[in-house]
Amino acid sequence: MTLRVYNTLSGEKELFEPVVPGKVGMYLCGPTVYKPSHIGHAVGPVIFDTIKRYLSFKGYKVTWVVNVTDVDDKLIVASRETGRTVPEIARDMEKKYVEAMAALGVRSIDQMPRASEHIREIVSHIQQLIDRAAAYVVGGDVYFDVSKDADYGKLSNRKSEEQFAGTREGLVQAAKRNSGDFALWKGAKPDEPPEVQYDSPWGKGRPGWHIECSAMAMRYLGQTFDIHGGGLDLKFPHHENEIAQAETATGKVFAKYWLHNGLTRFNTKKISKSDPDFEKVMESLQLSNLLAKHPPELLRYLIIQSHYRSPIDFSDQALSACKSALDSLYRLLERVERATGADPYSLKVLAEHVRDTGANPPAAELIEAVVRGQVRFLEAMDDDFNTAGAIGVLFEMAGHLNRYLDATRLETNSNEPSRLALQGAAGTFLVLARLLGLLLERPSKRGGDGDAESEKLMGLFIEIRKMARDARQFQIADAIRNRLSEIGFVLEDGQDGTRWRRA
RNA sequence: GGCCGCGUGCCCGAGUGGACUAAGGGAGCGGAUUGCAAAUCCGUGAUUCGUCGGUUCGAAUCCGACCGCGGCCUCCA
Repeated sequence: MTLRVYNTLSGEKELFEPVVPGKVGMYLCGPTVYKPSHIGHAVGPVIFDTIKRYLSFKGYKVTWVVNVTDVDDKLIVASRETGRTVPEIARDMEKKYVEAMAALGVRSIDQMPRASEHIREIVSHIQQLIDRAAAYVVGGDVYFDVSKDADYGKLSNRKSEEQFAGTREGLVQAAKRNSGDFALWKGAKPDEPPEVQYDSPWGKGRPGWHIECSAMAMRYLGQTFDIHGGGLDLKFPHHENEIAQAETATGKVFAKYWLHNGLTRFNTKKISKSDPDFEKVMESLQLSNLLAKHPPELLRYLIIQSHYRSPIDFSDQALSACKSALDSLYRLLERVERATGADPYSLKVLAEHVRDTGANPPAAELIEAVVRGQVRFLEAMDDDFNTAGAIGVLFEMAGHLNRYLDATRLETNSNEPSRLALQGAAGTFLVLARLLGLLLERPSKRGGDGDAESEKLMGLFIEIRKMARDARQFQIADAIRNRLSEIGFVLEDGQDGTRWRRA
């Protein structure tokens, strides 16, 4: 099976062949740490984490770098507004970002270099461009000369000069040779805090927006690496300029594959800083707020349940639909645990291990279905990381497992060959789910950790209700169940007794 | 205005020339099960993939036009 990825550079799906066989270097444009992250900031990391999991599964040794922009206009403004220093704000926001990512299951980032700690690399990168006459100094600023880059615009398909014009209000255009030229180094202004004034051959100042990424990507991944990603909105000018800087400096291909994820939308509109309702909408979409309200895995599921290049429409309805779906997978795991008498995560048996299902047609069918599903799952992932398709397969497998459990009644009867087949099928199911970063943790046992009291209390309710049921006092039994349900505890009567869970 | 992308059942969302009699999820409805529920399972739903043309033996999938939506061209993941 061969992996194909959609490359923005060519506009086509291409066969994935890393620069160095067996190894993959990938770079994702990370956050500017000046204010709390919102749900959209989680999309890239979750997708790249999933990509890294998959590439690792396929045997590649993957190095993943995510930069932290901690020197920037917006940080200076934030510092002015809050009275905190730029590094204080930056470290604080970075910490929150990292915590949010960890909660979402994104724990595989290898390096998170900060721009502020790579000024030397940035300065020498700029110097290279000046030496090659591709950049020029005006006052304390340094600009990249786009006319020196023959294939400038190749990523975003921009050719005409007018499209490069950065006609931002207040910007002095006269200083630039071409309207599309962009800043590599910004000379310090007198009113800017000293902590963002770095020494350079061109006087005190700070890096332009794009240069840190090409400098740090090459520092950690080499002059040519495999995958560069980011949101679709970064294609131009950010990524275009990264390519221009890096390739003009080295004369080599910068990144081989460019992957761009779709943007998160709210009420079918992009979450944009220029939106008048931006602040209000932001509040509800802040990652920290969302993570406080919902299981992190739910957000992750929402993100990967559609293809990474599609936009995601974020809404409460979408979240609750995801919750129902995800809950059913956890219920399945609980059934498996009951039937096998073991924590499904400790089962190291895979479907392909179960060769002999004996004269046991349901078991043979289950194993066959799961093995076939595994192939389809991997095919989907090989097709430009089609996580949506892969999740579809997962649910089909879940259906097979539930049917098998219904048919064999393994939760109440024991039968060794049947149990083995279940273990194998469930083991494979879990391995695949975890490739997507789903079902990473054992279903928190009902009430959750450290909730022994709930366990005892619910046991008591169940016991009393059983007495009522045995006496056929169903009004009492139903009252107990209804009242508990109102408080958020669901009772389920099964063949082997009554179970409870939180709604 | 230029450059991208999208339009699939009630909603979300895969599928990008023939295995599509269009995956999967959510919601609904009917049934099995249950004292009743919940959970699980079964059944049910697009003769059709924005519209109209074209290419082809064959198109949701390719081409063109049109309609609608969104993104970028200014800070943005």
